[in-house]
Amino acid sequence: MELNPVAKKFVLHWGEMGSTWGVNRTVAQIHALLFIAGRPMNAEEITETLDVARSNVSMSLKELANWNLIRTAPLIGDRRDHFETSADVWELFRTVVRERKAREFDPTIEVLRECLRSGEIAKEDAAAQLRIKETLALMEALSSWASEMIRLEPETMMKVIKMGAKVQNFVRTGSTATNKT
Amino acid sequence: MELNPVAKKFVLHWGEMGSTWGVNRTVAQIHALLFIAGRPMNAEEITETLDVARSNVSMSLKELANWNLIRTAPLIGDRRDHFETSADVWELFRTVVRERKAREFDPTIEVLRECLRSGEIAKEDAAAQLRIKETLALMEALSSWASEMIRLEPETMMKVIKMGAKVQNFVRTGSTATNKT
DNA sequence: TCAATATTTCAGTAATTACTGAAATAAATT
DNA sequence: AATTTATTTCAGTAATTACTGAAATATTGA
Repeated sequence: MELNPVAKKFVLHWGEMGSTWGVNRTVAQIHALLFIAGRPMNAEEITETLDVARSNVSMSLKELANWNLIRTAPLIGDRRDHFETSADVWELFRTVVRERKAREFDPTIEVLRECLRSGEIAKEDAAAQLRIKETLALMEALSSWASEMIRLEPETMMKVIKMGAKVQNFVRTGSTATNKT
Repeated sequence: MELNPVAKKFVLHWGEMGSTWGVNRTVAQIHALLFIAGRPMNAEEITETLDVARSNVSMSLKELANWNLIRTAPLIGDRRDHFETSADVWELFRTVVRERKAREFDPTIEVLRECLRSGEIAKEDAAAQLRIKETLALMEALSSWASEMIRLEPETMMKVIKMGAKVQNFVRTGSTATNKT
């Protein structure tokens, strides 16, 4: 597949960002390619378009499958596997949030709970224990919040986001004072 | 500084998570250490506690400074630099969001704008252009939203988070139907 | 069941990133 | 100004991660 200049720019940039997003270049490039192509592609075609080793594509597709970012799309009259990603950027966003939460939050929440369960720290350093407690509380709150938010319909979620900090007008502050901006 | 078992567990775990969070082990460990210690520490002390090279600590402290996660705290009667991080987990959270937005979002928003500005893709693939447009719209919305949210007082932000998906009850849906779940 | 085609695995290599130790620089104290 | 103490820089090395190419495995169709 011959990429036009803009598609090429998009794919290459996505690939470079991959490392800051926690996936390698090829993985990010393939995802960008499938997104921009907007149709199922087979591994061979991906290999040629991105000019990387066939085996690299195979491994990267597996990684994208682990992220739930691609699915196979069998084509009639073609026995090769074809891969596609969602064209819906909201669905992709939800998936990434779900997966990053699982990788970046959940394991830490588990460990923080263990830290507090043991209670060993209690006598030695109450202040440190309190900070761990607060860290856990924040992470748990963000975690459940994220889980709830990604269940919303895209339209609703967009409205919530667009509303931004104004939502604070609807929370009970417990005081009569309004919050600073 | 001798770490108690829980503190050690906390620091080591933070270090391991570092790679999934986009910083290396030493950087993450130092930050965890300063957080759990709850007091300014000098580089020598950090070096001994974590058992890494002094130069590594120097570089890692610089990296933490780039992230705005530490500040120097001069102590009277001690001319060595001392470093501390905020004990307020909300402030830390805000900082991380701000910095990750700058690293993981802003550069991409810029490139997507360029992709659309050029207009080259328009004739060739209108559907692809639309997907880029939607990606940009989503990223811009999330970006401004994050900027607004991190300006809230911790108390307010916690309330907004605790409220979770219920906020959708306050957005104008444009239809009379209520959203699922 | 045998060829042709498609896909995966994995050992070896390349590239990148993290870390060390020594030397250079800087700052304070005598 | 010389010495001691503190800090940074950076070349070299170690460790990790990404990628390739070849071989092995699987799948389909003749």
